[in-house]
Amino acid sequence: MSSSTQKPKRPRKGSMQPTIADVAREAEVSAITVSRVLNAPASVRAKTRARVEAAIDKVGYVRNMLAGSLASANSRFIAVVVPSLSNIVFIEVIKGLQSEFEKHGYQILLGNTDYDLERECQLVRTFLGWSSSALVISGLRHNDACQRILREWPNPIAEIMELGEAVDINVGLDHPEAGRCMARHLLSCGYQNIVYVAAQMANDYRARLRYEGHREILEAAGLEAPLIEMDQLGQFETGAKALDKVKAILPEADAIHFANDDLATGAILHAQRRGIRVPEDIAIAGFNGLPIGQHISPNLTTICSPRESIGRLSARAIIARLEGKPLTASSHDVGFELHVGESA
Amino acid sequence: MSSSTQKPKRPRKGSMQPTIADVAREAEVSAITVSRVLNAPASVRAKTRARVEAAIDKVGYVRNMLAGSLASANSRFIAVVVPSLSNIVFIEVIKGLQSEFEKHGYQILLGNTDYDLERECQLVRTFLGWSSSALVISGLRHNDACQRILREWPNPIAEIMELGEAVDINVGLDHPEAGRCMARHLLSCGYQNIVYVAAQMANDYRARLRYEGHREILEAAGLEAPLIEMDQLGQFETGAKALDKVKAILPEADAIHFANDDLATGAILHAQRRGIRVPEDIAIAGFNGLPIGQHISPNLTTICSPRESIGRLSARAIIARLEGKPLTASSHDVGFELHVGESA
DNA sequence: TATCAATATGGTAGCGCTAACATTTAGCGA
DNA sequence: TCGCTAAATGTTAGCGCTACCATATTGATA
Repeated sequence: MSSSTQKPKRPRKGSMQPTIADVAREAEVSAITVSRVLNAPASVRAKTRARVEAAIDKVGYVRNMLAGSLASANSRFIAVVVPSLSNIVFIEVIKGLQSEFEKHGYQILLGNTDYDLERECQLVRTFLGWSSSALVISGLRHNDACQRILREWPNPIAEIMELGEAVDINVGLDHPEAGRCMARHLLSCGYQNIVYVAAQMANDYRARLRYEGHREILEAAGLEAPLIEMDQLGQFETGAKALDKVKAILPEADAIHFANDDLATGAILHAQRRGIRVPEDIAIAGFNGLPIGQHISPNLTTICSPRESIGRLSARAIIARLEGKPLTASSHDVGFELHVGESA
Repeated sequence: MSSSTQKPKRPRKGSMQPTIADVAREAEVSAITVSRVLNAPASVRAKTRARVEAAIDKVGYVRNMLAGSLASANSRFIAVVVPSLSNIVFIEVIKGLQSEFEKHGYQILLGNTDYDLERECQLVRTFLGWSSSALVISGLRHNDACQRILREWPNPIAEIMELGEAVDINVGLDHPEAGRCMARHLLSCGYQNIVYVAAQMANDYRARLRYEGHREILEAAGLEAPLIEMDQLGQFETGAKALDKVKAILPEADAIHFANDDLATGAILHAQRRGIRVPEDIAIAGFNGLPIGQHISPNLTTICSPRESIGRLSARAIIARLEGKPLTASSHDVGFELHVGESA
């Protein structure tokens, strides 16, 4: 409603929002002082700061994050790349990340690869284009192009879910060991014909890592380690089908080690309907420790993975790095816990 | 590796990535032409475009989205504000949004209010600061400050989940009608003492809307409509507790209308353990149509809400608007479907 | 009062890109 | 060939903010 007789040669749209300059004029300070009130309040005298804050309210200033990020080459964006949003495991990891990053004023950029490494690479590129401050990515396996980008990128990177040789920070659990742990438990219960059942292992290669641990133990005990892979998604329905399949093609099986709780839960509920007794006729074990597994009868023997912790720990490690804290361990084993239920 | 004898008076860090100018030099065109190759390839002659694309590859250019967004005052960010990430319903809505927006090159900014309207308002502010292209927000109830911001904001806004008086686009379902629908069904089955059980209705006010529809029908039939509110989260455990509570304080109840499937499933599984027959001793109904409800015995009578559709439709409406398509209806009733299972 | 360091504030240029306008080139009929 | 229009490309000046350096102010000390 003012400043008119100027002759702006090349007028542009802009966002039509009040800017830092409007605030500065109102508070009778310079723009940079306003900027400092926003970014480093301690460096401005209390009286000045109060004046600026009043001006901010008065003009209804909304900070333009894009401009700030561009100028400082730092966006406070955290790129998060997961393979699926359909899997509760990743959702819980995201929740953990979210709750930590949010406290520190970082904004998550969420990307979903649908288990496609090409898409993963492309997402990483895009996120670098947003000048992300850090990257959280699922797994240690990426395609070459992606691996190269990761290695050259200077900011913190957390590769999560599994342990191994990471580019930078690594937070996860030891999947082969989890597989071994459950296999040992099943053996200790006296089961001799244990089948491992997974769904779409090409995608969920961590399920394969667990299988490998499982097989190791069985073979050490002189047993076979049959594997059945379902090609549907790892859901209740698939678990039910898998139970039927095991009964049909491996009738001597006395235990099923499922790659996850969804499958295992589906199998137990299906067993109920079909009148198959668990664990008397067949024992069932899962992986993840989802709540539902503890509400069915018999309740599920499973391994609890600390999913939210993975998110939280990754976030903390990244934040520490971004704030220049002394570099702590870059590898975090979040562990897991065997939960012995009634089903095995 | 060139341009040195210039005297850059005020050198800055920058991102040290190749810029559009580097590409332009390599391709022997001007910067704006490179920009056009990126944003409107059709407006550049094929031969020139090829040269530019080769140059992009050669110098390893990564587009700086921040700079572009700032200059064009348009970020291709879609702000998405939900009250919780712990509720699968919102996750599925997000999936729907994601899958549509991604196709069109929009990036979602996810915000989680934890059912706090102050936080909601603050998130909306922050997201405006990112020059978001559009906003998707759960529910129609916001605090005054937020409401004001929404009304004044020029870009598309979708208020989702429920139907009613929205600022702009509205996609959702008629919760009171869903409540009525289930109440009618329960009456038609001959139940006479129907309790409605919800968890934390202060947060989940859509559960209250359904209750109101439910009560309307019962009262029209000359029946009471008792309400039990649990103060824990709406999960399996709470459903189990609720069943006990109903048995204790309303022993004459012959049916429970739960506010969601999690509660209802918890109750059915608990009934199994306690030897309470469903629906003979007590009928149970839920809301949402989650998969788990169809895998338990008896399977759950519920109302299926098209959650991913809400996301998809909202996204499509917003995209249409952003691309300047002729304005279609701004209110979309996604409907719902009564699923009659064995439990009621 | 002069001296110096520490603290607080300001001026200016530039982050990397694109809107707006200007100019050149190509295309085509008379 | 000359126009003329449409298509392709270029020039310039910001978008709104912060890094960098410079200057002013303060306060403690000699």
